[in-house]
Amino acid sequence: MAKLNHSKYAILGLLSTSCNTGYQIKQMMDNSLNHFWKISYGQIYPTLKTLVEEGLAIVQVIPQDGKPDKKEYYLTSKGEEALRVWLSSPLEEIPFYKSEVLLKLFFGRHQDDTKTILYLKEYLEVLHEKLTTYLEIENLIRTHSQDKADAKYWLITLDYGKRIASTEMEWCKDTIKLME
Amino acid sequence: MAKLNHSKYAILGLLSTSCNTGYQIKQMMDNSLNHFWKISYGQIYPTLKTLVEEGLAIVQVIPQDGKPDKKEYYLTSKGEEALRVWLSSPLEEIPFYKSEVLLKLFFGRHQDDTKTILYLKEYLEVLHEKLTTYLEIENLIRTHSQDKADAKYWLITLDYGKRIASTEMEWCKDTIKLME
DNA sequence: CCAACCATGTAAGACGTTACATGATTGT
DNA sequence: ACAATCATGTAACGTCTTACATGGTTGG
Repeated sequence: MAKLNHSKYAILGLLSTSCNTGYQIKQMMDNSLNHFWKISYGQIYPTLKTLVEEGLAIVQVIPQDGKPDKKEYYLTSKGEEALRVWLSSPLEEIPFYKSEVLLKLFFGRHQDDTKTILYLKEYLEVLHEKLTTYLEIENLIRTHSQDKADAKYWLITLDYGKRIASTEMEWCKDTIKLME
Repeated sequence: MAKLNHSKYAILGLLSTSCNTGYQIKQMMDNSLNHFWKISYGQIYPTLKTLVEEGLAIVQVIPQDGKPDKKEYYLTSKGEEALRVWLSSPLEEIPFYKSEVLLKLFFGRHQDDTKTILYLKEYLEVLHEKLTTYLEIENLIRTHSQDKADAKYWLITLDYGKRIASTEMEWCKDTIKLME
C-alpha cells in the first residue's frame, strides 16, 4: 500500500468540521490540534488543491473586495468515504515526541547545572501557559459546542493535553529541586 | 544566526559519550534517546562526514576483515566547544508531540466507538512495552554506569519518559472506560 | 498610527526516511 | 538453515518550513 500522508487526512478531517477555508484550517490547527499535529500554509494550500483534483472536495470561490477571493472547500461523498477509510486503517506511526529540552538535558554534564536549571524554569513557564490555554479551550467547547457530536472527541484529546502538561510540570519542578 | 541543526548536535553530543562509530550512535539513539529524538543512518553518516570537514571531529579508520572498515570518530577541542555553545544557546523549538492516535481520535465521530476503542487498546500495549523498556534501561544505568558523570542526566530524561508513559496509560484506560 | 486579523499562494531549501547495495560472523 | 548483529554508505523521495509577494479592514 502506498504511504499514507496523514496531514492530507488531517485537512480532509477539518473540512468535515466547520472549517472550510485554508485560513480557517490553519486557525483550527493552531488552536485545537496544536498539541498533537501541526501544519503550515505551505502545506495546506497545495493540499487543498490536490484534494479537489482527486475529487475528494469541491471549491466554491467567493469574491471579496480588498481581500483575495475566499475559497470555500467542501467534502464530496468520495471525500467522506476516504476519511472513514483512513480512520479505520491501522495505526502506522508510533506517536513521537521530539524535545530540544530533553536533548540538551541528556548532555547536561558538559554544562553548569545553574544554566540547565534556567532553561527548565523557562520551559516550566511555557507549560504553564499551555495548560492555561487548554483550560480556556475546554471552557469554550463546554459552553459553545456542548451539543456538537464532535465535542466529545475534542474533549478527550484536550484531556490528554492537560494530563501530559501537568505531568511535565511536575517533572520540571522535581528536576529543578533535584539539581539545586 | 543561521538555523541550528539540532540533529547535528545530537550526533556531536553522542561522540562525547563512548559512542564513536555511526553504528554505535544509531544504537544509542534507538535505546536511550528514542523517547525524545530519532535519527536514521541516512542522516548519521553524512553528518559525521561534515563534522570532520568542519574540524569538529577527527576520524580514525580501523581496517577489519569481513566487515567494512570501522571508522571511529572523536571530538576535537573545537567540537567540544561547539557542543558547549549549542548547549548554552537558548531553546528554540518548543517540544513537539505528534500523534496519529490523537489525530484519529479527534475525528472520532465519523467512526464506531468500538473501532476507536480497539486502537486505544493497541496503543495501551505499545505504552506498556515502552515503560518496561525504560525500567530495563534504568536498571542498566544504575548497575553499570552509576559512577559515570552522564548517569545523573540520563536518569532524569528516563524519569521523564516513565512519567509520561504512565500518564498516557492512565489516559488510555480512562478513555476506554468512558467510551465503553 | 500600529498591530493584528483576514486571505491566498509559490519557490527554495531544510530535514528526514526508505530502499538499496554489500557481506562476514555468531547464536539458535 | 536462518535470523540477528556488525558495519558503511548513497540516491531518491517524502514531508515540512521559511521567506516572499500582496494588501484592505478593524480595534486599541
